[in-house]
Amino acid sequence: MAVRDPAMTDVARLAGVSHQTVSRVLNGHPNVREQTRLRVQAAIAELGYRPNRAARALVTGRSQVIGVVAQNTTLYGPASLLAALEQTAAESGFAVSVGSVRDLDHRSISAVVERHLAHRVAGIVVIAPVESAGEALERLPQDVPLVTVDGDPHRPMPLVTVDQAAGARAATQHLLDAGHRTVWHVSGPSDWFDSAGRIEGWREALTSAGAEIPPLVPADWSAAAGYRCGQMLARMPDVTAVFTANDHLALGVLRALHEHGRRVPDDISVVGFDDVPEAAYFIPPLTTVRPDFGAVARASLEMLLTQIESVSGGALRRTIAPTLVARRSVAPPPRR
Amino acid sequence: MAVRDPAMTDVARLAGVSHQTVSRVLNGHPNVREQTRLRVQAAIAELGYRPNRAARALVTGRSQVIGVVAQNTTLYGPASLLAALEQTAAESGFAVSVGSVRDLDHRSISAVVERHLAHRVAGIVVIAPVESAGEALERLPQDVPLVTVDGDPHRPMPLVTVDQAAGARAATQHLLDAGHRTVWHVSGPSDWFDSAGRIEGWREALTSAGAEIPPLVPADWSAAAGYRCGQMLARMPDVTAVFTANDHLALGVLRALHEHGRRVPDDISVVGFDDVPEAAYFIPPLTTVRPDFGAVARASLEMLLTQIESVSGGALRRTIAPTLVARRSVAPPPRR
DNA sequence: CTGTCGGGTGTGACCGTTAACAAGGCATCG
DNA sequence: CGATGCCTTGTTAACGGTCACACCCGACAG
Repeated sequence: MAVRDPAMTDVARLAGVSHQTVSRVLNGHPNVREQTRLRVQAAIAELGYRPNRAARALVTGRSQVIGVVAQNTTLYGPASLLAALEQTAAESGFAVSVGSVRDLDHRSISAVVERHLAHRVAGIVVIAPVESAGEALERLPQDVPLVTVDGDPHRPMPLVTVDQAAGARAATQHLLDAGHRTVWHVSGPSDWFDSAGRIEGWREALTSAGAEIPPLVPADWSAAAGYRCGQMLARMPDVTAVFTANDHLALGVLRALHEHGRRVPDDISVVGFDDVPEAAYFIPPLTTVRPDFGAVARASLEMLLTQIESVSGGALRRTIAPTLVARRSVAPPPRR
Repeated sequence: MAVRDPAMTDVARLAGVSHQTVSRVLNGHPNVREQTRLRVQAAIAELGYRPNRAARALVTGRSQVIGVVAQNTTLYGPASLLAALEQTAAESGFAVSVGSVRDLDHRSISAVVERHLAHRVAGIVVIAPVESAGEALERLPQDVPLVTVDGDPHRPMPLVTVDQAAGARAATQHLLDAGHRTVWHVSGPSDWFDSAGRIEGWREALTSAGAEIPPLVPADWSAAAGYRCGQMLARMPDVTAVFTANDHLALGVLRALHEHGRRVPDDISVVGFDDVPEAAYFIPPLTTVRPDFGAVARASLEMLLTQIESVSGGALRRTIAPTLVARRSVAPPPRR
């Protein structure tokens, strides 16, 4: 019952040519007579022929698929990146195969990479924001095109990254400009490069302004953690400005401050990072830093494609600058 | 320079057996002597051999890949679903290839499906929450295993869906139980089945309680729309309870109410849908309805796998019941 | 002792495509 | 007018697996 779907030879027979000619038409080869091309295309349409990518992949050695390694694609950042990556890849005729990984340790990562390699993917994008990922990548086979996103800046791998430090500097500076004497920072998990970069930028801005550097408030990426830290900060009367490592942390902080009767921005100013779509509707609307995920995706794919096309795999690097989005959660500090 | 990576025959030669025996070892075939198996495994390890899935896909006619068709995987719901799907698929040895689609119209959908078909995916999961998607799917080739998620309940296709109506009923009933005379509903986009189901459940709960049915407040899924609707609702003194079609709408509503000085839950109660991780940190913490995305993913994959294994593709259906998560955004209505 | 059975292994064809090469036709050129 | 070349097309051999089948060999029954 289940008839084998048509192959090139079927098309060839119907069009009265050889299968090779069909292949040529399909791949846009120049030297095919217009008339033949039309006959072949008609036959393709009539049979509903669909080229078998698996066969193509077998003979060429690479499939038109890009493998992505990511962790927790539920978070806004990774999810946006993934979506943008998929869009961009599709435009270049590539499919995207995701491999999520629970932990970003060596074993999990190489397992997923192995899976991608078994599929003979054309290239791999690793969204690997933590230390342990970097180690895993160094031991990988060298012959597959690979780009890391938000990875370790100190490793010699092709890397596309959001300029976390610049974003953090902008956020911190924005608060200082508003008149705050210093800025507290609620940071992301310590093993993420994103966190490290944001901490660095925050420190830099403070240092170059000659401001005192308050102790770091460590957290993870969750609103829950933000809430806990917020409760602490709310009790400290000299805190007037807080920069959180992402918007969800900010949300938690906002609520804790609210519960303690400390008004934002009148008593305390808050700045986040990520510009999640809802940030404009927090209470109050959150001033934050927006990374351009589309640009990151485009840069990654571009780097990957040049690696795929030419064998010369130089250690490139691209940095995408984020922009500050000013909203209503920042104001001058209260008068003493 | 770039040496061809090892194939089965290389392993066979090293182990002193035939390529067929290697194949048997790889596929866990029973009739292989223990000693031979070990020799083969040693050879595999020594060469760093990695089976070529493309070749396998070619000869078997199907690759161990599941294609997903989705729109806007940036939204929390789809993103969670996608992640869960990927996890579950990986456990069964399947990879997941995403095909995002900007619009869920016929052309876009079939383009993506075509792409998946060209890769000879083992099955397709369509996250197709809107009307136009359903039409597109009916004209698709019948011979590929396919499951729709949150699709049209009236179409005879294998479908896994969150019981939107039940969730909405629970939310509405929860508000009525608190003492509200009626409940307003801010709905999602009209062409989404999710919206329709939630509207239906809301109406049902109201009807069976003998409550008056206020006019529907139509919106989309964004906090921005919620804010606009909230501004309107805030001006209507007789509104005491609002059920929004998702949490982001609720966030927008919350802020609008806050700005108009209407306290939640003292003056107005609000219930959302989705239970995004941040919902517990809204001001106030949001009572909402939590769909179990993991369960949806598991059910979808299960259905898909049974279709893949046996050709008998009956029109199955699975419905996942969501649960109400009570938090602090609901209280009895203010005394007159 | 011979026939049968089944565990263990090898042989060859085949899946659908691309790459390399060959070959025919026709025009251009010396 | 034959050599040369390009344009167009066909032929054949890979690619790296799986499948169907054949084969060998020892155990065991008749």
